[in-house]
Amino acid sequence: MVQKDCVNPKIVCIGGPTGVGKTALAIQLANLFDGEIVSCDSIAIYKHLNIGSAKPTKDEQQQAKHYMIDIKEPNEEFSVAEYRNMAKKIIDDILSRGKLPIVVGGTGLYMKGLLFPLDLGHTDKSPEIRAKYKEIAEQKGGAYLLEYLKDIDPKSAEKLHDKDINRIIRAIEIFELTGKKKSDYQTKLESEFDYKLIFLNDDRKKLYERIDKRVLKMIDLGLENEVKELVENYNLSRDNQSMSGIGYKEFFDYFEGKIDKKQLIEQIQKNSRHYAKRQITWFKAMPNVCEYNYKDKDIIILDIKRFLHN
RNA sequence: GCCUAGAUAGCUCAGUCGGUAGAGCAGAGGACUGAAAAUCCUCGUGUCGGUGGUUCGAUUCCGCCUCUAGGCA
Repeated sequence: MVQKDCVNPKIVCIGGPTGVGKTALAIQLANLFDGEIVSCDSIAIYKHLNIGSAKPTKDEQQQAKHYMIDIKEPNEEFSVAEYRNMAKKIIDDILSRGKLPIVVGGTGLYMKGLLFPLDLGHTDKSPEIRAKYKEIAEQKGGAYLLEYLKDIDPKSAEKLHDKDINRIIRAIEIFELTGKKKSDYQTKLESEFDYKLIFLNDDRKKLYERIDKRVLKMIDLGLENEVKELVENYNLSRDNQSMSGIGYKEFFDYFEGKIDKKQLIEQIQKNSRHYAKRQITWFKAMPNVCEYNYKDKDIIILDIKRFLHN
């Protein structure tokens, strides 16, 4: 670990809850340190999901080079592994040109997957397997599925709750596709990068107020129209991965007349707040994080200087 | 002014045939490796509106008061 630190390429990462100001900081840092920005956001990868994903605007994207934005059609699927593979290549390229990669975004899993490779032969998903076991779960319950997993992979089963259907199914899926247990795969917490991970945070109450306001602003900017056009042009439903995003999925109930506009807005605000909380939990737990208040830009810049010259 | 129904956790409410109370939401903490803006776990003491009475004991029954909603004048 110690002997590797001086060899690994240096990158800067910025994570934190939605609405805390990651984008603005990233652009500032890119200009200061001759950097290029690699987005780490599971929704901003989709084309035409602009307002609801709080994607950097065209203007912002011109102030610094951005990657991993608008790389998928709204009806396509995506995964951590795909993110890792693509982002890794881009980072290598940025480094080869002597510039600083700045990875920015709120999708904690993607960032962890990038920093700590899951390279042990994990397998792609299988829609058939997922559909099959989802049905079993619906009919016989999650406890039954978990029992089944216990037989083939007791170690993984032990860690899971019987209601965590998605993870139970994934563990079964790995076994069926590879013949190996999920618990046999281990995640190395050794990064191939010498990274500086900035966790941007703010006082919870202020953050929530800002999030609520930002949702209102998205509505003003025409979010409803954005979603309507997406649904029409790509024939999307709530089952599409892109439509699982906050600020999108809530519209289906609204379009179907189940909730009114006020309820719609409250739902989006509530889900955004919950999400922010989960993000905070995630980044807090990342190895070697440095937490900063979003206002402390001077300190952040100083620390990055120190990190780069080290 | 009269009648009726309420007043219990930040909010909406349940409940105690009289032994000081519990759900949902909000909120907090956590997990997480090919769906992750997904999925999931844990966490509930509050003068039970005020006051007097009955009682060993009242948030629960009775009286009065205050407030709120609806109805009648």
